[in-house]
Amino acid sequence: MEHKGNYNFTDIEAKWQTYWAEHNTFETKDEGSGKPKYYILDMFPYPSGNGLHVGHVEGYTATDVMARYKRMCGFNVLHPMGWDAFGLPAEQYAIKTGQHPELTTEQNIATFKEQLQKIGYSSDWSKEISTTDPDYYKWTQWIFLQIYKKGLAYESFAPVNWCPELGTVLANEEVIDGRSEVGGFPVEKKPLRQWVLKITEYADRLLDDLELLDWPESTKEMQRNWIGRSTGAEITFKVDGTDHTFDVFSTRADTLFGATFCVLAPEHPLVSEIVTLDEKDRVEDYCEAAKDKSEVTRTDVKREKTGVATGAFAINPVNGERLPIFVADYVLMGYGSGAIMAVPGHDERDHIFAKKYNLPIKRVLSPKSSHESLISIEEEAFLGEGILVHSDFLNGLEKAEALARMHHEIEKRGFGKRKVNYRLRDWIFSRQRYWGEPFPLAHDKDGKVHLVDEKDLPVTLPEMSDFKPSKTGEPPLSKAKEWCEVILNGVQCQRESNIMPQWAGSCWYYLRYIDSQNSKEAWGKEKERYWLPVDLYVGGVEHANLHLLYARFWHKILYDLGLVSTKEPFKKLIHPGMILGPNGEKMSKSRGNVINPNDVIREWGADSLRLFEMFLGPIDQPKAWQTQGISGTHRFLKRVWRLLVEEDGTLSSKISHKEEDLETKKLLHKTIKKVTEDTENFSFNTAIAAMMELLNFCYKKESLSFTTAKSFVLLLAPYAPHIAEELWLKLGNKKSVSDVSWPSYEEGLIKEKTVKLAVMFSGKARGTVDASVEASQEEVISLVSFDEKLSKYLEGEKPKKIIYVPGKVINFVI
RNA sequence: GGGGAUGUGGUGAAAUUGGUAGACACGCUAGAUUUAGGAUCUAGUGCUGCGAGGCGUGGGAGUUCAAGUCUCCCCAUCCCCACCA
Repeated sequence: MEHKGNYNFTDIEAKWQTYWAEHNTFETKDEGSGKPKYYILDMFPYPSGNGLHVGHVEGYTATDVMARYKRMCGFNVLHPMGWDAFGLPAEQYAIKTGQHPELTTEQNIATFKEQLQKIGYSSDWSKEISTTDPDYYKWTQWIFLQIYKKGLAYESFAPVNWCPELGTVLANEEVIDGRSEVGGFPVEKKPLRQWVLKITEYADRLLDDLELLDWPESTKEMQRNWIGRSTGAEITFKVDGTDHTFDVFSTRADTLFGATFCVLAPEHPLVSEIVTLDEKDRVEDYCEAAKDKSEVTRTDVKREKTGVATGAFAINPVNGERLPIFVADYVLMGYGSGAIMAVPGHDERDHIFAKKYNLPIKRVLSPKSSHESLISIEEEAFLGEGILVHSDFLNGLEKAEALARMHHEIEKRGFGKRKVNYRLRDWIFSRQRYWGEPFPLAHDKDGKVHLVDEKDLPVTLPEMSDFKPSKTGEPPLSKAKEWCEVILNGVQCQRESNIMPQWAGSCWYYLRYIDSQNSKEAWGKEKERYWLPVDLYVGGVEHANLHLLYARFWHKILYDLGLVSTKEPFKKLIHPGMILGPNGEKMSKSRGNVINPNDVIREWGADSLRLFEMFLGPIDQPKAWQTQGISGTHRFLKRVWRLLVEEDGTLSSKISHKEEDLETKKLLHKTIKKVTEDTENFSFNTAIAAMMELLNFCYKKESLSFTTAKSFVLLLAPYAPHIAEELWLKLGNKKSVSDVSWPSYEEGLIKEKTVKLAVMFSGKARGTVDASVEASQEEVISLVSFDEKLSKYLEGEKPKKIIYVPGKVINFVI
């Protein structure tokens, strides 16, 4: 490493990492310290076998810069780390290699932890947790019991998302375009007994309380869309000649007069009840075929619409018309009531279906523009705004009035009611895998649920050699016969053999950190009141509709139970933009563009890596790794070193106790202000640029004051902590730089009295004059007229108008 | 189809309330120096032109003394959701 000059980052970094560990430098004192608290949280990693990647380093460096900065600013900072260690990859790896997931998890955690320490992550490791630790998941199970007792967990036998490849059921949030989020395997609908949490009961609050959060607007919008609140009406239709009725949900009750048929989803329970003898075979075949279709084909928007008539008719409650009832798979059982009133005149899907099966199409909205009224309703559905026609009491009304009137009429006549519908489904909370939290409950022979007593928690995972998932949906734990047998409340029971999903442990981990050693309760109330909410949460946007929604949901339940004191868990949220490979593509093994932080640290050092990742661009933007770029931040650190340290390792002779000259002093104070504000605003790239400017300036000077040198090192400390500690020591200080106060600046030194004032002629910039910020317009005009270059623009011209903005610009309009 | 974001040199990017576009860095060019290194230092580097100058923030209009920034229209890329009734 000699060729890199005498800045020996390898030794320096190792030295200070050891120092911090031995001195418990980052130990967090609890409440009562008198300092304001600041809780900085990273989304804890899944400890995969690949170790940390540069994407992790980005987020963790950002929080670490903040943690170190806030400590120096006098905050009591909590900056913990732990492991979201339950989950599929460990289990899949275990099945492949025969190693128990507990073992691989342990090894991976050790690797991750070592890597985090190598990047200089300033965590209080005494707070470390792992979701797989029985002392941790004991409380995950305990929270589940509270949720169950509150009536928010229930068993469902409805069709669920079954992934044969993974051998487990998945939540809606884990299915993307009919495929599993993990692995991308096809997903089918299959009826299986499942535990479900009533997240829909919290839909409104999850939606409304987004207002309270300092989160990226796009993330809030994603959650709003995912919750998908829509207001409309539920309208009840009678089946002609029977006592059967069915409800449809519609946001466009104003078009009820335009309904010409109804459609039931193939899974709708009424289908088999109302189908006529003539149509029975065809309908049964159709429903059977729909069942076989995987979610991938079923939800394909571009697929041709198909359906069959049931032979039955519904009565339109508003005018008594007979409407044929169809079964078609473009109607989904999972949304609304699984039945629709079809208005082909004003709905594109219904229109396509009506054309295909020769069903009547009625116009009930008359377009306002003459252009649109030329298009026949037979040709295409009219989707725009219009005036109601052929609609009895609604005729002549606009949409909003018509809707209100119809809603009123529906309720008055008693064939329906106003209704709010959500796209959000209840959360399917059980998985047919091994490596997860067992449920703390069992069933007796009559299927009645018995809870495990709280004092008997945790229900630990049984040791098993064969924990492969089955093709049938039978959970692996059911093979642990002895474990399954249990007596609860004196009754012989079978333990629940499903496990909780991967997300369970991460729903409350931020609460455990504050009191991770507590064996009596999940967390102490005092500690909760002191530390919550999390002030800054940093992690990937991919969790917008998963972890970030689930954790908010659990938090609200805990709030209702009086177990936490805040409505929301995470006050401010930041998503680090993904770091792409040097070719601008997502880093992946198959693309061969993965950058390993270990290699980078070995070659350039952790400080260079930290600085580089923060300098690459705005924290929330995606950015491509620049293989050459790291030499820039490395060079900067080397220059910092050479500025302050002689080649023999002693303090540079340039540094003296002399009073600093005014120009340097001014720049120093400007830099302190800039770095302070930019760090506060997470604008790390520009903060680093400001430090570079100050360095470049000092580097050319013959001498430097102790004050300037010290302030500079302090500014650098959150970003490049190892070199900062070493330089701080060389500057004759005893304490760790982490225990020193952040430098302050004097506004008076920052305000410039004279500036380079821009001179414009008719809006074109032609040059500058040095003018006082207090100079009058006359003074500035005279400065311009005495300027050799600028005066010529004024010759022979009389400006029509002069705009003068002191300290900024003077513009002569000619 | 719906929602969101982004678009500035060869590259990553800067730019208070509209006020000299390109800070800082990478790369490149020339030179210096040397213990020949992915070292260091100096100068230069938006495009175009010998030059004065002209042109420049995805494209087009507009507001303004002045627009990367404000308004309208269009284009491209990325992300999320999607037969959602």
